[in-house]
Amino acid sequence: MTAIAKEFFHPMMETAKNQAGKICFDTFKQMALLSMEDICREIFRENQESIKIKKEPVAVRNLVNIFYTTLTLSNEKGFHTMSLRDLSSASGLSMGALYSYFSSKDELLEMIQKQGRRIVGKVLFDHLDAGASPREKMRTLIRVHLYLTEVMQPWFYFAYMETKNLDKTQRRRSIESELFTEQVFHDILLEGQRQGAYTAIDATLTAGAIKALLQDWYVKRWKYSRRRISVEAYAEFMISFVESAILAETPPA
Amino acid sequence: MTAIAKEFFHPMMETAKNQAGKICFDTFKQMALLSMEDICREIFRENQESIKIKKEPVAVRNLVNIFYTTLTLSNEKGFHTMSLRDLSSASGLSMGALYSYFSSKDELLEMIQKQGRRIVGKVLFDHLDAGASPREKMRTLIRVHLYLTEVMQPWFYFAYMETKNLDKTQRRRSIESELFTEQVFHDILLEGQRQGAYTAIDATLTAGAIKALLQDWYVKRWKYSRRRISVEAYAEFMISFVESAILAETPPA
DNA sequence: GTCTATATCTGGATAGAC
DNA sequence: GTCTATCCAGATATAGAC
Repeated sequence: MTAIAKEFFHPMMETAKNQAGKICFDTFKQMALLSMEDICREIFRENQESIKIKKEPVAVRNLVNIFYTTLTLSNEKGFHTMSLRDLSSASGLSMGALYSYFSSKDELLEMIQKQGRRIVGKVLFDHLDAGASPREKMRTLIRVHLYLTEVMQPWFYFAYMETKNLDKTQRRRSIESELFTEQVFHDILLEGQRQGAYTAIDATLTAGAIKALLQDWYVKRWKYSRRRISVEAYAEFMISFVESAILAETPPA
Repeated sequence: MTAIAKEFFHPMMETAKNQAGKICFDTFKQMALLSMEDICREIFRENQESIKIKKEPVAVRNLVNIFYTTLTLSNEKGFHTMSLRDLSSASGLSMGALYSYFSSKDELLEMIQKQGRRIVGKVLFDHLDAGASPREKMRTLIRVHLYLTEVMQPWFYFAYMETKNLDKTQRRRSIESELFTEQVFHDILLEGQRQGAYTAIDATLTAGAIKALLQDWYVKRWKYSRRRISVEAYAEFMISFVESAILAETPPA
């Protein structure tokens, strides 16, 4: 597992397109940098009643430490295998201190999962451009999704691998969130078919395939790192791979 | 998680093609049925020195029970979360009895992983037809891989999700095994390109994409079950999806 | 707010009766 | 071959000093 970048996207950012309307990774990254600190400040404010520490600067600093360390240790060996003693010694915080930030190990898990889902929802939503053509929408969404999962890779990997450890309610949310993303692609495919830009290929199966290819990027990150494939190279490959399957032979006027 | 079929493929089977050279799921399944009992008999004979029980019929019966229960419980909640007490009460065997079949929880994990890898290797190898065209090879391999993972879904899902819990050596084996499958597809792609059947698309990325689509079938089995998509329908979709990206416009004479 | 010390529990593993 | 009883390491969680 690679070291975890402490900076992440700002969920409220504007879209970052160049002249050709194509989002580039660096621009995307720079335009809307959201430090892990900002994410943790949000988490703090939301959970202020359950968190015992009241001073924001202190709390935020420690939350950054806690989440950062949790993601690192868990993505190495699994959340369940990581004991709170591990977390304590790796973070430098005592057991007692940890318990001022969450009331149980399960709550810690939930906090991370919840925040992850929220950011995805926001970022994807912010980049939906109702006016664009289906083909543009599809390309943008693939890029945005890949870039987002690239910068927040540890979060996504964690969410993916630890779904099983959630309780029923949280688990359902996680599944809903997954199906929602797929639905967005599904709808774009249908719209493209209505307009004659796409062939009559099965939209459900195709949306599933797109999702699978997107997930491969963050689930098998080690493989792509080892092969020195950049996220932008993968994005371009994915777009051409998908489009060759769905683009109509003769594009409409 | 669906109930686990107790019957699996025989790894030494002949290929099961119809007139058109196309492997159909039912034929594949019937031709070479390997009951879970047979797999467990193999495991028993291989581990006879470490297994304390000496009577084959007893041992095999209990091993079936143990593996079946382990896969069911683990795929629900994770191997680590499943305590041996859970396994004991769900299987009806006492703690002491369990420990006559393996010497530690980790050994149980290894036994399952190892057997899984062996069967895959055998089945894929048996279906490699050196004489066939790249296009035929690709189609056959996609179908065989999907059919195999369909019948042994719990095994594959388990292997996929529990890789993190393996020790270094076993983990490396698991990764090697994954990369090997990808390599097979990679080589077929290169061969097809040399013969002019395939376009000059990036073979490494394409092989990775094929692997991702194959894995989606058994990792997201719940999704496809819910949508009532058969393995054959998925196979045909996948083949056409992949081929549209790699087939040369004008196939060679 | 943070630490140390400790209570309490859980789960892997084993010994020895049957 | 299987079971019960038990041991003990290690984990979560808390209490109370500082």
